[in-house]
Amino acid sequence: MADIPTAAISRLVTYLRILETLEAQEIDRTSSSDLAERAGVTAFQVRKDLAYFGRFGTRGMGYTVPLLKRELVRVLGLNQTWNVVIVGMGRLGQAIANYPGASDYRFQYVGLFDVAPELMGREVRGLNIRHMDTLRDFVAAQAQGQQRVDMGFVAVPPDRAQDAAQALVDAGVRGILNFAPIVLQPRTSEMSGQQEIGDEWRGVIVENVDFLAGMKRLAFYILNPHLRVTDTEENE
Amino acid sequence: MADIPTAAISRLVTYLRILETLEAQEIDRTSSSDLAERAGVTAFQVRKDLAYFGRFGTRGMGYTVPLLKRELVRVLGLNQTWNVVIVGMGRLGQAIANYPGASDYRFQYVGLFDVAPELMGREVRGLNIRHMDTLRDFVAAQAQGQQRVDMGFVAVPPDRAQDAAQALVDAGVRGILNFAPIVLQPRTSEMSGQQEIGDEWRGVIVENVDFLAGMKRLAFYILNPHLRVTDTEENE
DNA sequence: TTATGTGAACTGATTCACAGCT
DNA sequence: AGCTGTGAATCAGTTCACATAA
Repeated sequence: MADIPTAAISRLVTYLRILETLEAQEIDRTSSSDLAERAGVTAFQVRKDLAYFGRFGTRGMGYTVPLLKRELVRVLGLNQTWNVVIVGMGRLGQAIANYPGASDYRFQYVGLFDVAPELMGREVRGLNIRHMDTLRDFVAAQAQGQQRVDMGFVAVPPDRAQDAAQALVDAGVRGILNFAPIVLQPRTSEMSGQQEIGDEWRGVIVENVDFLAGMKRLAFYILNPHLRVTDTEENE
Repeated sequence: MADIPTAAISRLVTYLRILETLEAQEIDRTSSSDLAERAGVTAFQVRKDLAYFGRFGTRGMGYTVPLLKRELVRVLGLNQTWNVVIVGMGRLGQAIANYPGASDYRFQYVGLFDVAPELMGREVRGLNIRHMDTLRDFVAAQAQGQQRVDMGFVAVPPDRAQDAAQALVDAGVRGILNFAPIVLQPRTSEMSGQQEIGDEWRGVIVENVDFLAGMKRLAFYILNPHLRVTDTEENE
């Protein structure tokens, strides 16, 4: 199971979403070409992507929706619980915390953090907003109680994002979903005088969700539509 | 100017963000290796990406921050005004409308739409929320007054997203930024009896911003860290 | 001497053709 | 007969080496 294109993982997530929709419509069987059409890719691509992880279909028949769904859930690690803290509970953080669908697949928000005095103690989704200074202790206490914090979401203003991410890494999270429009630097910020105080970013995964960047890419492609192949879905 | 990798466009947006930061810090000169380090890519990559659009540096010297910034702004089309409507003014839509940084570079929200009665007329960022049914007329009226609506943001629940996108396309926008966790189908929804009533999606650009997908990719990479090269930034 | 700009080499992802089951 | 699974071929994107200019 080595050497899988990162784009393939994005597509698996898409296939999973499609399978959920099919299941909701009580459609029981599908095929690589059906999935391909719904995902906006080729049927070859679907089969190749699935083949990285196993053999989930039946030749001549196609795929069974609940079975393939279960397999993708397993492959993506969505059959286990993921404990999440959100750093930054302004409008964006609150929108994220309340967005439906996150609680599918055992993603659980266990802590909400900010620095604004007016937000302290305020309740969102049944959780009280806490101060950033208490993040480290909170994560340690969770770990003690078998509630390891797996991921942190960074939803603070851009100029605070690097520090927020560093705080999450110091606290021991294994992954960061970064909503700020900056590239997080995976190095310990040099303190005055000293250089490199322990490289704690080793192994921490960062994923970015940057809507301002999306907006700018969109502007570019509207001006240069020929550079975007407006996917006239070829299916084999 | 043909055949530019889409990944290169994403990186250009990143370089631009970095140049803004440098300019704010009154740093006047940079280099491909400096940009590379800050962007988390190689210096080769930076030079190649820039080379798709022109020659912006001085050999032996590097790049002048304000000059390179101005060029990237031009390349990305951010020196012109982009009029935007948002469809879906729940928590997510409101967070987007209020997010600072969108008003950099002449992105202007000109209309906000929803269907919920309790939101009608409510003011967000100086604009009143209107009913979806008035979208088409609104866009037409804007076009009359030289205020063409260029993009629509889709921030409605997943099951409403396809219809919302179709409404935007019917109204005549040229690009869609889709926040819903589904793949928009670029086809006219077949009305009962008829098939294909005018393919109006031709040329409409779609960009996706899907935080649930990001969350799921993050889960996968936390479980399979070896598949992510944790970018130990090699700079030549 | 330094750092850009770029053709050529390479690497990796996608596409293809078809063998293999049902 | 039909659709999956997969090695081989193709294609695209990235890396490299170096010629070029300041």
